[in-house]
Amino acid sequence: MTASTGTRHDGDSIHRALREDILSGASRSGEAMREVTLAERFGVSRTPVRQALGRLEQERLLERGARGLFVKRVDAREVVQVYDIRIMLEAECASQAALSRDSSDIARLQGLLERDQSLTDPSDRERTVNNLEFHSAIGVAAHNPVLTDLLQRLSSHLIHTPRSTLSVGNRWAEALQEHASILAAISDRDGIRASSLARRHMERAREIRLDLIRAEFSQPS
Amino acid sequence: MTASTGTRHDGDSIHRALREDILSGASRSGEAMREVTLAERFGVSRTPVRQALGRLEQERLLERGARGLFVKRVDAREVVQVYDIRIMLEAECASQAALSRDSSDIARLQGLLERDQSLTDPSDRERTVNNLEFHSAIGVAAHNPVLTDLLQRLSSHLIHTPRSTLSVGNRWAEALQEHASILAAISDRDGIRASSLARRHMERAREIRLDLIRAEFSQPS
DNA sequence: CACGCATTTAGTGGATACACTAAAGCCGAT
DNA sequence: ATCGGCTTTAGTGTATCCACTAAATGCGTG
Repeated sequence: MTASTGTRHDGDSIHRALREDILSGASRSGEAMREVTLAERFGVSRTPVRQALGRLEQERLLERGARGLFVKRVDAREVVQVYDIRIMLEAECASQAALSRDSSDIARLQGLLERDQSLTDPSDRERTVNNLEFHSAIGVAAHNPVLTDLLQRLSSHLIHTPRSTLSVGNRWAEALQEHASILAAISDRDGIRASSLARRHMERAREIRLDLIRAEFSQPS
Repeated sequence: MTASTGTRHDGDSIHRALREDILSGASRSGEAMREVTLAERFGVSRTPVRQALGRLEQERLLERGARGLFVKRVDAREVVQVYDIRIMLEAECASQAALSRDSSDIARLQGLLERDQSLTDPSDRERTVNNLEFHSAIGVAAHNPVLTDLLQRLSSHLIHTPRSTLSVGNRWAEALQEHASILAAISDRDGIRASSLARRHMERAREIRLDLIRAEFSQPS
């Protein structure tokens, strides 16, 4: 459960907080999001909560059920659909990043990568957040707000699945290697290579995600 | 100006109405969207208007300026970015439609196409709407809500440019031909062909759009 | 005449009160 | 015990009021 007391909350911060709750799994799939309950929890009126919920609904993190809004349930089919699109867009994004990057973009990516490499046994949450940050930084390097925006949206579609793919076996180390090679390609301004590396990186993530889903179905919670 | 009196308006209908205003060009680029003004126009309080404006902001049809929300100004760079992504996604969408379509999808597309072919000298608005409907029907045929949703969002990013590309020269007739061939490929379950036809269709649209933009810059309003 | 400062004001953000709707509980009849 | 209809109630949708902020405006001064 995310903090409630101590900080003053406005619509925007509530949006972020709830988003964080959903993505981190603190709010379980299918759970109801009631305006009054949340308003009490954040110590505000229903108005800003409503604004936040509206946004989350448009981001497809919530769905409207019989009685108000609920945390969206993910189904395997949709997860695959999201990954398929993400594969295309991440590849395109990496390509554009290779062509449009400036030196500060490279520095930022380098910094993130080194930080990740220096972590010893990071938590699942940490891995997820850092991974998101790296991909987001590639988005920045592409200097294409439209594409970046779309990817951001798609990423959050997935993350509220039970566990990230980055805690499976040695996937985290593997992913960092892949990040390193993508970064190298971007740094070399080699759009083709960046694109195909990014594509393979995401395809790999999709495979692992599918394994996770299959495992979840045979051994339900 | 879209209707104000006569019909009762709730948040949702206001959202649609304003959206329509923006996409049709009734609300000019850069124009202010004031809560009180709109509330008066629709004969409701500020509350539902605020909800509608919030949604439109998230759809990137409005942007937050110094003094509230304004109809977003399109810049050439962004238009190209949107088209580039649309090209990819429409191609993928056509491909998936070819693989996933059922007979009712084909019937629907056929119906829309024949309707469009039977029109004599349709208005610019009519062309835009009908074109959107056809593309949207391809989305339905793909049976991929994630992809369809994304495309829907992207389409509306563009349409509030001054004029559609479908009123340039004989582009409308040309577009219908292209629609016909895409439909044929989808009907044949030929994903590869559908994809490349859709890609070319959108690339053509992008070229024309670029011409329009260049023309607009040399002869501003 | 231009510049800086105080004042006004246009406009949004949040709180609260009221209206409406439909699901859930309840009770009696068969 | 079960079904039909009534009542309750949980929950959202809208209206209105107050609070706050920052752009515009006007006024005095150099």
